[in-house]
Amino acid sequence: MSAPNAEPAPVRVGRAGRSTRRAGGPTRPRVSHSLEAVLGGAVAILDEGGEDALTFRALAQHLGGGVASIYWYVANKQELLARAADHVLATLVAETRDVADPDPIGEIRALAVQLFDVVESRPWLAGYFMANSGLQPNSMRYYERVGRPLLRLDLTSQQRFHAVSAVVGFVIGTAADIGQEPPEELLDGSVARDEFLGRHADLWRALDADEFPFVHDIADAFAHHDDAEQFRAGLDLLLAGLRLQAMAPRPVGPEPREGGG
Amino acid sequence: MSAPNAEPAPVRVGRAGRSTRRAGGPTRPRVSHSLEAVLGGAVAILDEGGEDALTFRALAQHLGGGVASIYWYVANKQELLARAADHVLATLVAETRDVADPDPIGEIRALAVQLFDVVESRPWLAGYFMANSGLQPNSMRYYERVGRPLLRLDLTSQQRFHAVSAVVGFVIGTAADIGQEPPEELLDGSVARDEFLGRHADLWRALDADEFPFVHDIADAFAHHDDAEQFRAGLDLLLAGLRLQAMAPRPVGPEPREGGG
DNA sequence: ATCTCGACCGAACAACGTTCGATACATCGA
DNA sequence: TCGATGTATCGAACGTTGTTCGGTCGAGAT
Repeated sequence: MSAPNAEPAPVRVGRAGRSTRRAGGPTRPRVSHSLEAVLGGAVAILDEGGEDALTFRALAQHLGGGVASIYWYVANKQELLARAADHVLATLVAETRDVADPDPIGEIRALAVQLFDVVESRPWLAGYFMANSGLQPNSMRYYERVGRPLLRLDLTSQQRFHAVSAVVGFVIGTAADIGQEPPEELLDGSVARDEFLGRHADLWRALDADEFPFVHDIADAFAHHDDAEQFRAGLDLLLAGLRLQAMAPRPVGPEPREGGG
Repeated sequence: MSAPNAEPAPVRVGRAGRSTRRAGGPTRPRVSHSLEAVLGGAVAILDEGGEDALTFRALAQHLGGGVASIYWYVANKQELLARAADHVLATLVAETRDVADPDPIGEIRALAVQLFDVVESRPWLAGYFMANSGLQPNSMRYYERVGRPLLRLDLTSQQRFHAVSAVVGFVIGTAADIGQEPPEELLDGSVARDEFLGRHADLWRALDADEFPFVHDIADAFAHHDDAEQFRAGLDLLLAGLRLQAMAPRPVGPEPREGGG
């Protein structure tokens, strides 16, 4: 009720850094923020220390101000995260402006790989991408960007809807799975990635061979796998299926749920 | 240090309910727990009220005991969630015992749909499935279950590894996207699902037609979409791609990363 | 009866998200 | 120049959360 509405948060830029410190008081000099600064700070903290590191107190300290001030720009932590996620998506959308390919599916592939790269380097994104509030215009823009090449293919609207949802779902799911908080031993550099994977694979190989034939079969592949390559392999399966669908003749007769508006 | 190791947590069953209440004291009678009871209670609370509802105090009250007792069975909340997730996976693995199909890809499809159904009814699962600690034996069993049909196909180990990772990643990603906390108006029943989707679609249609041609194109499909159908459509694209790969001749010459042993 | 040790509990702690009332500052009309 | 106004910032507090600590209960062994 008394909290600022979801609406307001006027975007103002560049005013940060005006210090006007009071001459006599022991009180901390006032600081000026901006939505840009708040979101940028949030992203910086998320990138540095992951999801747990982002607290209002940490963000306030990062900005050099007080905790309560943040609530002027953001109604609660959920909105902070949603807006921060959309904030980094803005740069992704900007970068995808150049992407073009005579082959529509090739274009989608490029867009998906770009999204994967972003989410892989920022695992916290996965959880808040598509937090379907109205606070994420760039998420929608990306959705549009991926869907547009599909308009060039002979598909029904429903097939297009399913295709985009599948591609984005696949990217997010795989990236979330892959980008899970790596156990500290990896971050310390105390254990190399190869060794970590190798040890994990050894655990798999130690399982009963009759009960886990498949796990045994892929232990080697897992031990030497590359995340991005793994992602692209799955993506190509999905896109191969999509291409097949686009080449197949459309179903005959009136289609369910098509051409209404 | 003083917390119980990740190892111990001996599984004991059925002792709950022994009350032995002290005659004179105003103190609460002692209660006996078990790992089973703790995880079952956690799952019940998660199902009822979602991820936020699961607190140590709520769980303690549900069990009729004290807060600190839970830490005898579980080192921290992360482990509680990981074990709870694996706990429900146990029933999934049990149910998949019957699944069989002469067509390997048909079998995988059935398994994927089953997983989707579970995650859709328990959205909290998505985040903690594959929290690759060693605490989730059933997660691994499911992985094995999905991968086994692939042994019947003419693929490299790497291709099998990629395929399973793609299928599971797709299921989790789509389920997580779909099963996002529905806005309260839906839970209240105050707004029907159709109306909710319709209003959302109207927002899409209100966007600029030149800037968002694709969003306009799929607005109708979105307004009438069914989550499970949407999922299955994407899954079938992925599996079609996989079938194509299985039919294609294997690459010639020594394969990278294969058969090293 | 006593000892032992696995299992349980109450009470406390620090950290977190959030709120409240006070207050500084820029702007503007007089 | 002055005061009024509304925007933006802040310190301090509140309730809740995960987690820890020291103590205690009680079944089975001695």
